[in-house]
Amino acid sequence: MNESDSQVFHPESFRIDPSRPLYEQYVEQIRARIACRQLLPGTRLPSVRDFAAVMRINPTTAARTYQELERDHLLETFRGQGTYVTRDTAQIAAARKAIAQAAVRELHEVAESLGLSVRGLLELAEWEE
Amino acid sequence: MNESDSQVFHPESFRIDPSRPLYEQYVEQIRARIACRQLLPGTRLPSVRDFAAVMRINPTTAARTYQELERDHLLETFRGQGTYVTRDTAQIAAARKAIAQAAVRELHEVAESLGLSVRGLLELAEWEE
Amino acid sequence: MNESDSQVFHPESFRIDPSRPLYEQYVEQIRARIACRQLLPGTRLPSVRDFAAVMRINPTTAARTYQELERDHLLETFRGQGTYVTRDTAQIAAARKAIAQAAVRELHEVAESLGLSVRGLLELAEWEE
Amino acid sequence: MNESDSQVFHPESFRIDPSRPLYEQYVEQIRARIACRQLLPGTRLPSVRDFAAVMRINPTTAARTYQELERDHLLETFRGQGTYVTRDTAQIAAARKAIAQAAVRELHEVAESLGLSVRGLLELAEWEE
DNA sequence: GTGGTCTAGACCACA
DNA sequence: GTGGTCTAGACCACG
Repeated sequence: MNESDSQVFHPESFRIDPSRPLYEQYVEQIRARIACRQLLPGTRLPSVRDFAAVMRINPTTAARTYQELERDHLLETFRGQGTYVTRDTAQIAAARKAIAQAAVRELHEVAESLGLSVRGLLELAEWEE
Repeated sequence: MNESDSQVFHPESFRIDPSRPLYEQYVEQIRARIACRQLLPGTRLPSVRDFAAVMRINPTTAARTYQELERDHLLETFRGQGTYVTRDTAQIAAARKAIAQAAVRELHEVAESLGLSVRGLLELAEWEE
Repeated sequence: MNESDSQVFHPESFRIDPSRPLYEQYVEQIRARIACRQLLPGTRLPSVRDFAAVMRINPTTAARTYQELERDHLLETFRGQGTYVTRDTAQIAAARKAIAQAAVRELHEVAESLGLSVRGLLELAEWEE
Repeated sequence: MNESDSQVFHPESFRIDPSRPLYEQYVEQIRARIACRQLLPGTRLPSVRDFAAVMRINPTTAARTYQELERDHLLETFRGQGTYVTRDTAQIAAARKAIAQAAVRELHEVAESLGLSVRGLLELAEWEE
């Protein structure tokens, strides 16, 4: 683990709810960092073992996290060389949009279940930007 | 189970994902029906046993569903008589607002994780009412 | 049911929590009224049937209420004549004291479970007369 | 179950009334132990299965006990790892105060029902610290 | 009849 | 290993 790696992930920078699956939360938060360009294409991630050590989680949990993100084509692993954020910016843009759409679809479903429009829901929640 | 009861809940009207906790989904959907006034204050719900039979779930699971909603003060239980939608409309209004706020807070967190405002997120998702 | 009877019990004057046994709550509240001299010795109570009708409860619930209070010697029933508050003021005084002692014992047990004295408990609760 | 776990809970140290809900009594008594600092923040509780075995109750009942306390934010559950006393001491202090206030409120209501002040009730019960 | 609780035992996802 | 959920079926108190 070199210095630049250790700068990539700090344990305090992840907000973890112990009652939800850990791997799920790490996936979500790493995905968001890639989508918001906080983690740039080509960035090298810490090894699974280092990630687990830094986060103080089980290595299998760390491995599962990376696997999920690979399946999403947001991470690329080159055997023996390490894991990197994909250089395929189209994939990243697609992920970004998918996250947004999933969030909005969810909001829309909640609104519908209350018999409201999305705008109506925002008003009821007294939301203001 | 009388006719009016059987009109309250149709098994087809619940959308259940078998991979998520059943009681949780029934709670959410009954809560939404109360919050959107589809289930009016004072309405009698089917008995735990009837609900279980209609939904083809275990009575224990049905009971747990009702208990969760009673804890939320959306249902009232009259010993030996049955379970009813609360007549306390303030509780219902509070639940309605809480559902909306939870949804909006969730949206806001996703937006934040992408480095966007809520408005920006809606735009990215190409949402239009 | 004559006029003076109907003045004895008003449904609104009882605070009932539907999730607790009804008979238990009526027993407690009638016992307290006798103990605090709101219901005087010799007062005639409504018949079981009238009590049930006024309170809109099941007659068996009303009967059980009266039975419990008879067992405590706070009510006396003369068959065919009705039910009366006992004229034995010693019984009433004893009940009064028993209620107080039970309440204080309960408080003491809670205090003990928190590792506090009763005085300490009152302070923690920020109680002031 | 290691030795330190088995020291946490002894079956004889719980006073259980079989005529009341078991889970309720375990909840009350564990809550009190947390509130009085007998169970310290971060302490690991026995596993649900061990707790059930030691107390000779069904694992379901044991699980329900832990879940109630988790809902109260007095326990935290780490998936696949176990259940721990919350490290959030504010929650513990709040629970401690809530227990005290509930007890005092109860006392106050009894006093009121007898037409007495709390001080008057304590005198009637001949309570002395 | 109602809901509430408990037991027994199974299966699952997670770490 | 952990806790979470579900099923099946029993018993109880209450109204």
